Amino acid sequence: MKIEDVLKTTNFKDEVHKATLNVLYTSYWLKDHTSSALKENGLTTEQFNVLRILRGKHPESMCVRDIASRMIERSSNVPRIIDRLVVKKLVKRVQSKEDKRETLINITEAGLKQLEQASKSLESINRTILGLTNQEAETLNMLLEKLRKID
Amino acid sequence: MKIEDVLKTTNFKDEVHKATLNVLYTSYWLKDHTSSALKENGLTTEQFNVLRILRGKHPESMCVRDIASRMIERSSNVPRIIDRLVVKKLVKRVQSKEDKRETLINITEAGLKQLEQASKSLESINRTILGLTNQEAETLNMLLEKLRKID
DNA sequence: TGAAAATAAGTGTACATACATATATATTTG
DNA sequence: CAAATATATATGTATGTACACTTATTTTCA
Repeated sequence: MKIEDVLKTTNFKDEVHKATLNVLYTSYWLKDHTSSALKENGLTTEQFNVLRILRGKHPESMCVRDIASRMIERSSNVPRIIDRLVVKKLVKRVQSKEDKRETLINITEAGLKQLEQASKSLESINRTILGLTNQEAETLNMLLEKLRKID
Repeated sequence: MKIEDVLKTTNFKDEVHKATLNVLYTSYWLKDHTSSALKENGLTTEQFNVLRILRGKHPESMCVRDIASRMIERSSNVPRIIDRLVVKKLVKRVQSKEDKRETLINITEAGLKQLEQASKSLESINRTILGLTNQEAETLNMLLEKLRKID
């Protein structure tokens, strides 16, 4: 569906303006489908992201700042997302001995298991909803990085 | 900046997976810069979006459902965004006479004025931060719409 | 070395989203 | 026409974001 039809307007300043709205809508669209798939696994997209980041270092632990620096949304409030993962026993949180200001977070076995299932749901839905070839995706990546002139 | 550097990882399943993360990050990046510009004008991005939609019909009013159907994030809670705009006297809310279930929203003169200033801030920042030509933006629009295979 | 600055994490509050539910009104239909 | 259904909006609650501030700890350097 064209963005004109999604937003019910043709009132764009130019193609660049249209592209910015298209990026915002596509992001919303992705999150919407993603969260539907993850909900079946009892996770929100942000909880999933934190678990995915932790798996990348497992069995090592990560401090909150390290997790935050790998989040897509940089100002995510990682301590509060971790709060909810701790309640569900998907991660463990302990004070660091080397630097007592830090808390070290570890994904648990239960966390790994739930993440595994969630990842499968996600891959499955992505195969269904995404319509790009790898080569088109390459061009898209290049254009998005060009869009972000200053970073 | 490449998405690999932003997320401090090269652990992508394929280019399509990388592209989805790139879309999510670019959307965050756009919102981040946009909200900085709008903050100077005392508006949030969603409040700005609602005002922009209302200006499109001004001097006609719009009902809540019509506004919602033009929002980028479809499940935005429009009544509550309107609450805040009413408090700031940027919009007026009256019950419809034809259909008493509807509330009709009108942008006020103050709203138009504030929107005008905010739009200028936004155009200015966009000229600074966006690095695409119109032709590149056209390709980007095409690829984003191809990414969204089912809509 | 001891005071000042920097750093890591957590907390309080306003705004927004996601979703279920409530309320009022309008439309449909038996 | 009255009851059932549909529609438009609003509200309650959990989650998340943005940002300012607090607390605990570590590092810096006069």
